[in-house]
Amino acid sequence: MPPGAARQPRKDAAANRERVLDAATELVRREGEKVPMADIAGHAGVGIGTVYRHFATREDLLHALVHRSFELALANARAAAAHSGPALDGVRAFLAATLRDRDRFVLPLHGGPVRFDPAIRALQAEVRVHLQGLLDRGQAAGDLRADLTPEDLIVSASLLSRPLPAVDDWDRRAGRHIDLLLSGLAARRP
Amino acid sequence: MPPGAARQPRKDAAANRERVLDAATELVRREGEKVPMADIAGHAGVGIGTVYRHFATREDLLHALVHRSFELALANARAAAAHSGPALDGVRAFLAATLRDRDRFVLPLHGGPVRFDPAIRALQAEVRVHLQGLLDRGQAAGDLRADLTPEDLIVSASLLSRPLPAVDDWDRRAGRHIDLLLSGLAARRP
DNA sequence: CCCTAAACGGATGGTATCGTCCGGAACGGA
DNA sequence: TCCGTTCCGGACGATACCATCCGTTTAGGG
Repeated sequence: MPPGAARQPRKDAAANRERVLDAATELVRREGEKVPMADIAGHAGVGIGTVYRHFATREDLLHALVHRSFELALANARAAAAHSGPALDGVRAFLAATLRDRDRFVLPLHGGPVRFDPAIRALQAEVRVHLQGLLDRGQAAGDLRADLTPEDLIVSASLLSRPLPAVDDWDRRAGRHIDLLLSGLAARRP
Repeated sequence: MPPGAARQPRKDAAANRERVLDAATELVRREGEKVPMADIAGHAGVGIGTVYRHFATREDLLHALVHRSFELALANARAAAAHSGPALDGVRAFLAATLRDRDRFVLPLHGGPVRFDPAIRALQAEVRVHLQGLLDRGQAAGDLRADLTPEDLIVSASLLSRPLPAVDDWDRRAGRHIDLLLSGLAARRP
């Protein structure tokens, strides 16, 4: 074997890693980021030792969840920027995609070291680039407000990814929020 | 004394109760709803026994925080409905007030028994009534989209009350979100 | 099929948090 | 001021959670 070659993980190891990530995503979203590691292990159908082998600390696990979320956001931003129709439709697609994938997003709930991680910041930056491209196109065509920034879209999308537990039927409510945001609350004057 | 008359709490007791509520509001928002009771006691400058005397369980304490939040929301909804200018300004005032008071809002983060409490649901209903009045006025005058509901405003306001830790300068970002929501993302066609 | 490296999983000691209990301090009416 | 009642605060036993460690199981190359 060539020295320094990355060793392939065994098949069961890779599968268990994914199970843990999926279980953690669900439980962290439902119970908060302090959910007991044993609960995550149980929900994933693995022993607690397996969780700690793949993620040495709780912070490592949370970091992996957030990283995964930004990868998903990046894919959505790419797709939206590649949208062929009017840029406004691309914006709508980006927000709708975030809403659709909301169960797979884990944002750091309470500012911590995770948000400053370089790998995650790099992903954020890449998302920003794609959204900027979309906005440029729409603004050049006169379809979008001239003062829109990628951050505006990131804020709106992030808000939609985090359902309000006090509100029923988040899909419908949030979908409506997208419409309102695109059109504005004011009546359309004829 | 007439039987059944409510006994006045002693002055120090009332003050400590408020201290605990204030400390809990800050820590629950910053650290999450599983923040140790001892931390809350310490931050409030009282002993842990005092916390448990005023709030027998963690759930009682969380309930009190949410109740307080809805009282505040109700005051803001009343003020917005009493706004004299165009209804759109009343809507803006309601959203801005929620943003201004965001540090005093504690919404149940992860659906639990609190959200089903009758007292809180009653407050929610009262908020809804005031917002409906505001919307009726604006819709009759043709200032507001005809399909707006109080829930739309409650969702928007609730979202604004919960800063995204990954975003800096929430005041500015959220204020911008209010503007975008009122005006829409599309360019104004002349 | 066999063997070895890799991965599994839960028992375990140690730490943190919970919620109660009671001796002492403080309020406020007389 | 004096006294009864109310309230305070932290020590304490019980419980929950953490994170490691090691005997057992399994994957997959030869």
